[in-house]
Amino acid sequence: MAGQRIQRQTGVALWRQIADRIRTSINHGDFDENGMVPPETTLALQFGVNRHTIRSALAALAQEGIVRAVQGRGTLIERKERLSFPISRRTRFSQGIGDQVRETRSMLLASGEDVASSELAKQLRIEPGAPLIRLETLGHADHRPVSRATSWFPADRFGNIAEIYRVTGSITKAFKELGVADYVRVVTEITATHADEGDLTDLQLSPGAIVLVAQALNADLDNVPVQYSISRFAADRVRFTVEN
Amino acid sequence: MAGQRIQRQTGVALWRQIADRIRTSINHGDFDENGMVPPETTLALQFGVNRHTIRSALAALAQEGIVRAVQGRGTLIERKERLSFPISRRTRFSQGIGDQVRETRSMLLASGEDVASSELAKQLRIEPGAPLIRLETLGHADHRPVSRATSWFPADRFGNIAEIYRVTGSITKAFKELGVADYVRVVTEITATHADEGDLTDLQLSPGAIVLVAQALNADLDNVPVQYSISRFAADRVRFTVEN
DNA sequence: TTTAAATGTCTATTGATATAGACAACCATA
DNA sequence: TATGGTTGTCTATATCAATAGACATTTAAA
Repeated sequence: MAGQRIQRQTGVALWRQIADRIRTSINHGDFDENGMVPPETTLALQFGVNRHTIRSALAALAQEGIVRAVQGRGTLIERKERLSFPISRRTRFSQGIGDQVRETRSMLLASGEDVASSELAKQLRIEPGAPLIRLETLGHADHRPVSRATSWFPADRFGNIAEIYRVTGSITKAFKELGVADYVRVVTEITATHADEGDLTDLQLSPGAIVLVAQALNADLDNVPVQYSISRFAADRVRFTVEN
Repeated sequence: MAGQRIQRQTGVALWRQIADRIRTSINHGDFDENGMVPPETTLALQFGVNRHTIRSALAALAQEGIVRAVQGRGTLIERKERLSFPISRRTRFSQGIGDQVRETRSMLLASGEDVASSELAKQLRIEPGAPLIRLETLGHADHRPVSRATSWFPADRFGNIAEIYRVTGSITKAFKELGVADYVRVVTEITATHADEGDLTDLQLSPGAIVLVAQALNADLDNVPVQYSISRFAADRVRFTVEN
């Protein structure tokens, strides 16, 4: 980690830029030898800023629960995590990361009915205007929110999927009850953008944070589309893995 | 686009948050009817900020070449684009987006020799400390930079790949000359982060911008690793597509 | 027990960010 | 040509962000 330069007068405060970099370094395992962040004076030298600016950055990370400062000793790393999400034909939320965390949980934020827009209709291979069930869900791993998804299902086949999901907390189980024994991922589109207001609240992010956006189409074993979803992940908590 | 709330005192200036949102809206096609951004006073009302703050946001977008303000008329949308990169066993830079743009070009920024770190050695299935060739390349589409990559190749097989790449401008062609008739993508890891200093200059981004990071392993048809690369894409110019 | 090294707290100052208001300059159109 | 709507420019003020320095407090090790 050589001399890192920081951008000034860009609308992003130095302390926030530095906080982002330190968080990345922690997730990358740069300070794993002693489990501590370098002293404030050292960081101030490395980043070329005042020690108070470093303190602001560390205070923000402490607020997130990533580090904890102990007077006289130093600043300890409390938590580091970046979950790895495999993206394959068998992509599912909980199974993919099940071996990386102690506990996963999905909760239903909202549900309702939509009519298929031209875009949704094309993806799900149904008529525009056809009725759809919309589920908005929040995925947790070890009690921390990691993903926020909106899914659409053709209403004719999955009219009461919201009810079943509310009980089981699992798309896979809901599909099974509705006669879809298995399903596979057809295509996934991945983009990245800044967190919007919903991301900030649901995923507990701070403004300027990044979300990875995955738009996915699932189909049953007869290759009939059953689910189109747009999932938003806190970028500093996850990594997508594509196995070919 | 209902009343959008903006976060204050978070280390990210209001004008930058607003610029990011307007850029997203433009890419999403929200203002496609008349090709213009709403008037400054309207935006000021929508975001609940002063008109001068909106002007700072629009000035930043004008600097990026995304909008152009015309006194007396309004603020015109100059450009919106997001290239789609397919990620599959046959992922290549130019072929994937060839039908989306008129011209693609790759140029060599730098090359050199490295010794394999433990991480690189594991990926390429060679001994740690073994010699590697490092290529740093910049990918353009229609004269705009979109990706910035660092690749490593085992030096014993590909000792003079830099020379050949410099002439041909293509990894695929360089591999062919060195006896690798074909190669496939084994795995791709995708993350997102804030642009660093190199991204800002090479990809012509402004601070706070997002880069999609793809770490990829390519192997020849005998499944022997031939290339490990870390590519950084301007997130507002590309989209990854995973076909399963 | 002393000392060095680390975080915690305080004051003061400068520059960037945001608000507020007023008016000029320009464009399209009635 | 007159008018309404839009961007451009200016002044003034308040708050946030960053620097600078000094010193207190705590911890671990000499």
